Amino acid sequence: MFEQLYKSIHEHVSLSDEEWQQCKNNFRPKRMLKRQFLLQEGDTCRQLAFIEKGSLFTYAVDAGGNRRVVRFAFDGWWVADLQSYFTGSPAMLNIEVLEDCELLILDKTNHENLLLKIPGYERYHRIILQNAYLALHERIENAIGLTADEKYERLIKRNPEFLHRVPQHLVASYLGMSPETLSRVRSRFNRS
Amino acid sequence: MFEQLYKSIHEHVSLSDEEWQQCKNNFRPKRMLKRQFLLQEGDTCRQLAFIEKGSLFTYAVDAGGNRRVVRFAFDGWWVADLQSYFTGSPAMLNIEVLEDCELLILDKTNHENLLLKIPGYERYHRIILQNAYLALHERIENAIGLTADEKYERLIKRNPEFLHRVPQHLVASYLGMSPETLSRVRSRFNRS
DNA sequence: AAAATCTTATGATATATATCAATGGAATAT
DNA sequence: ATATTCCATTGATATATATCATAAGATTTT
Repeated sequence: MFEQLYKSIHEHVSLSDEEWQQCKNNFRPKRMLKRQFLLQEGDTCRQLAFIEKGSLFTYAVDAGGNRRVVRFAFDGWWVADLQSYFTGSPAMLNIEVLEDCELLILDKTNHENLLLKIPGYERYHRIILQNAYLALHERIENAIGLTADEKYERLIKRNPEFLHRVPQHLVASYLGMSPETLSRVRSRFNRS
Repeated sequence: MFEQLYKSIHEHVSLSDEEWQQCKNNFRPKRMLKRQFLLQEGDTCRQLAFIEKGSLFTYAVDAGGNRRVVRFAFDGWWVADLQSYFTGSPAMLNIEVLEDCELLILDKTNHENLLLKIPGYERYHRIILQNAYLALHERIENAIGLTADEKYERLIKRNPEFLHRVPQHLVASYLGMSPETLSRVRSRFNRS
């Protein structure tokens, strides 16, 4: 149940057994099924979720009523609407389960306790936030000023798992192109 | 010389006079003129810079040799290539002065000392990183799946100063459109 | 002050991508 | 098992944006 979390933490820092036990106890396991919502627009995000198994996707609904996929999240990743979590304002994003999930839920107060009590945990979390920042940054660079073909090519290099685990029209939305365009890009790509 | 920094820190946290003095001492003032480089592609970013006065812009050079503007930075903002700073790998970005600057340079080791010694400084810096993350996030949402007109409209709402302080072709690059398109968007916009 | 360079604006054309439409195949619900 | 809904593919067409070209203003350099 806590394998992935243990692994994720210990890839970056070392905790003593006691610290790890203390850490663990603050998480609450939760199973969720496809199409359920971890967070809905308008609610406030008061917890972080670590994904032991499964996947989710985050999306906004634009003025025209279209879903715009903001990001995906898989096994071993954290997921939350940090905008809402940090500021306490209502979420503008929805987080929906893509593949049945086993999550570890960490409430905000528990998280803040851990930050104070376990220096290693705090370091771990700072690194996670740094990485999230860097990933977003890379995403910006891959989203602006590239053709549809280039975007696809970069996605294949960087996140090939997206194409296997996520319906194609969601990937298209994530890349900022129509599903038809992504389909054509792919057929062009596979031909050559 | 340290007015903006003092203001920035005390907008978010409180430091005692002593802490503030200690903090200050780790920064080294530096003047830079338009077109000088704070960081060049290939170098490693080993410092953070706080902008007391002036502005800079960060850009990457793509395969076709075109500048792609990644971000701007103005008075009261921090600037660095965090990718390079965090990972220690060579920068893929250039940071160039746009308007003559007064900077406060903070070396990585000094920064890390301050994080350890002054809890308020650490909190301040965590908030800054959170805000940087949120700003990037917003940028993604404004970059993907919007028309040129919509991108412009959002920029006006959110960062009108860009249009007054930055040459238009750099703003165009930042928005991921050609300079001609931005010019046309603007003329359409001003007409109506 | 004049020359040179850079920046913006605007028109004409080309191109990439979106949209609309139809089909067959998958997944899901009955 | 059948019906229903959803999804990916492919073609035809429309549209937004890029590119090319030119000229008028700005800025910077000499």
